[in-house]
Amino acid sequence: MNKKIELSKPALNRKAKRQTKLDAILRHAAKAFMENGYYKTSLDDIAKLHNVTKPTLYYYVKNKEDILIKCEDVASKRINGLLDEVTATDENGFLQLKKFIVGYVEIVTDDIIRCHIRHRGQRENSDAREASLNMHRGIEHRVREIIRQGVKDGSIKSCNSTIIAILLFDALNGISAWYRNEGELNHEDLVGQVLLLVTDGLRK
Amino acid sequence: MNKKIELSKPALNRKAKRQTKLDAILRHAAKAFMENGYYKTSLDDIAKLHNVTKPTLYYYVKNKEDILIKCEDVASKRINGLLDEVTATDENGFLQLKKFIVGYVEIVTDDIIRCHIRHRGQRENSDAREASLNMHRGIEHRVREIIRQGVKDGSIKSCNSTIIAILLFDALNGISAWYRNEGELNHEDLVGQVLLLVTDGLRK
DNA sequence: AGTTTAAGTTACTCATGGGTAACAATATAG
DNA sequence: CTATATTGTTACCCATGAGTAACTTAAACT
Repeated sequence: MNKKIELSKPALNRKAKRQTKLDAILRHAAKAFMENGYYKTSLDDIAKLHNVTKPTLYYYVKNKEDILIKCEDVASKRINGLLDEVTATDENGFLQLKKFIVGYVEIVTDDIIRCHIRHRGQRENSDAREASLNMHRGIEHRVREIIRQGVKDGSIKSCNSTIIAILLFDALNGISAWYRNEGELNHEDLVGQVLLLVTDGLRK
Repeated sequence: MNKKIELSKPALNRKAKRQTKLDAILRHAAKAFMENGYYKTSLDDIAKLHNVTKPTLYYYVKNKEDILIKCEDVASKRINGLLDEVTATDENGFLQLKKFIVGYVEIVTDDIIRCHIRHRGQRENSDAREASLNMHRGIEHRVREIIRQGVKDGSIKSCNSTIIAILLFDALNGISAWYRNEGELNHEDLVGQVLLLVTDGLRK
């Protein structure tokens, strides 16, 4: 028994270490992609950020595009996780949508998510492109459903939920392109203005 | 006199023809860039679309990036032209903003404009990048001013005009990525939903 | 007419960068 | 303490694609 523990410990450590390194590579890559764009960032650049050489990357990642796919995976899980949280409550549609917006603005400052938002739709492999599209449609569909439910329960104005969901995502995703957490504009003000626009509109 | 006219006519024809061809190249390039992205579109591809060979393009365009710059030029003129129109009236800020939104959604379906929106910020040359940023700031500033004026004259809710202008552009520019004029969703419905969201918000 | 300018072609150069093969070092297992 | 899987390296290959040089054809002006 004692032996078993001693034997399994390093093995777990190994897997964990590997995962940690993969995560770090993803973070480094995502940051570089956001700063310079996918095509202007070479695998050598990414390797350098990680203090390894290019071939080492291929031990963690299938190829360059695979980095984007793995980022998408992370993004998909976080966004769907948020949607799980939001839709778990029995609040009305409007309040659920509001919660989603607040959570999404939080999520959208993460480099991996930003990278995914910016580079989704750039998949070269057609299967990967299809998968990416599907996962995106899935998320959009869930938000659309929240809106639809809100219209039904009377908390949201009657509207074309499809278009509204897309417009909402356009605005929120746009944030990922310019917003920096470190900057002078704080998070609460940003969320406040987004909610002002989305819930009550601009007309006085 | 008769002679003079005969002499100047072909010269004008030449310049006009040249301009026409440049426009066509820009359109072809912009369309290809939108379909496949800037880096996945080679100059050979663009040349082929125009039934010429690659070196011929260099007769009309300085280099690949110059295509983006020329697209930006077209875009800048059209958007600023719209803003000129909109701000020429003495209507209140809200109505001016509404007019701008309607006009912008119209503009945003043009391939050259779409290309510019998608690829702005990808300039490799640092001077070009700076110029691009400045022109974009200029436009954003003008919209911000409209909003500010609206707040002043009481037609728009009190808000952070900087953030709101950015969010508005995020949503509108997002449209350029997915909206096709030919599709089942007609222009009026789209504009209607945008205005619903922006002017009155979703909360019932 | 003949000369010049515009417009276009073929055939290259050359840097970049994704991806791989073969080899080296290090940690884990027995 | 050796055998083996895990990580990593150096040194390459090779496709792609931007940009250019030198040459040809077509149009336009005097």
